[in-house]
Amino acid sequence: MSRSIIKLRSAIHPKEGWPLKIGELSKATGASIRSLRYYEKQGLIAPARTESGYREYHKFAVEQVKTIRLYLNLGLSTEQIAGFLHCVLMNKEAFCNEVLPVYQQKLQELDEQIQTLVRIRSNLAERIQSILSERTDNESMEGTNDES
Amino acid sequence: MSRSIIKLRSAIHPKEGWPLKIGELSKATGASIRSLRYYEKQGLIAPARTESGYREYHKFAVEQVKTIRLYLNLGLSTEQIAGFLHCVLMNKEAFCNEVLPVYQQKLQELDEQIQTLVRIRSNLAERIQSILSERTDNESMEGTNDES
DNA sequence: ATTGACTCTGACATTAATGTCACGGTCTAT
DNA sequence: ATAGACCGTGACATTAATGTCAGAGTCAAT
Repeated sequence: MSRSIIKLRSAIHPKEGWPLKIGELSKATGASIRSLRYYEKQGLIAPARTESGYREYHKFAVEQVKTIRLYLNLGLSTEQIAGFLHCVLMNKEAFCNEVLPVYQQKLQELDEQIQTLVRIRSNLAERIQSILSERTDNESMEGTNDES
Repeated sequence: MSRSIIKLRSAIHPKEGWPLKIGELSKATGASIRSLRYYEKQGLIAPARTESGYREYHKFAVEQVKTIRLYLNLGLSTEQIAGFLHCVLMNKEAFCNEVLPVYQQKLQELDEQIQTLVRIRSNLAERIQSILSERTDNESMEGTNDES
């Protein structure tokens, strides 16, 4: 019973308890440990630390990380996410005025990228067609030489 | 008249003459000097060298570089281009069997990329609509409070 | 106390074409 | 021969999130 303080912490968070260590949060969210540390460096999450330096994540951090990943999957940068994450974690997204401009800018970027890719795709498809038709021309010419 | 050999070369290529130096080829093709050197390192072009080490580009190099840039603009990598450039410079594209597989693979990649972007775009547009409609809901609710 | 699982930080790598800089050699007109 | 424009090579930077490794510290169970 010499480590009473530690026992007390264990008693409060019986098993698989809170706060989470980084590996536990990683499993809970699907984000790699490396990514969690990166999000922290980008200012997206700020875990507490134990005396020995281990990160301590509170319960809310799971939702927080999932939210971050949702926005990353929309193609937003960590910098953009940092601009409104604080707000959207506390309110409905629609009440955060910083969100809509970012969304609309991203939408425009996406439209431009799509347009570019579609244009390239057209060029490429046209060239493929051109090659295929030139080849069939040749095959049919060969066919006329040997008509049996 | 001590530099007779040099005078001779000048006589053969009177002014702005061949072979081109790298800066001249750059202007003739629109590719930066940096890029021309890069294409060389990637094995796409192999200029001769003067005794002093300057690159010498023959007339054909202009077409060659323009061809390289055409393929780059289709999204192909220098490595892919290297796989068929030699052939397409000497034949019609349709006769180079290495071209079509590369084109078709690139087409598939483009389709996947476009699909991804379009999917993200849909998510984003949906979220924007959601925000806008929530806001109009609120505005109309405010409107009902003040009905004069 | 020792071992194994976990964590910490910091660093380097990834991709591909291009920009840019530094330092030094070459050419040409004066 | 000297200045100015040109060329040579080599190196570092760019972008953004993530992987991976090394070296060291922490924790828990035996």
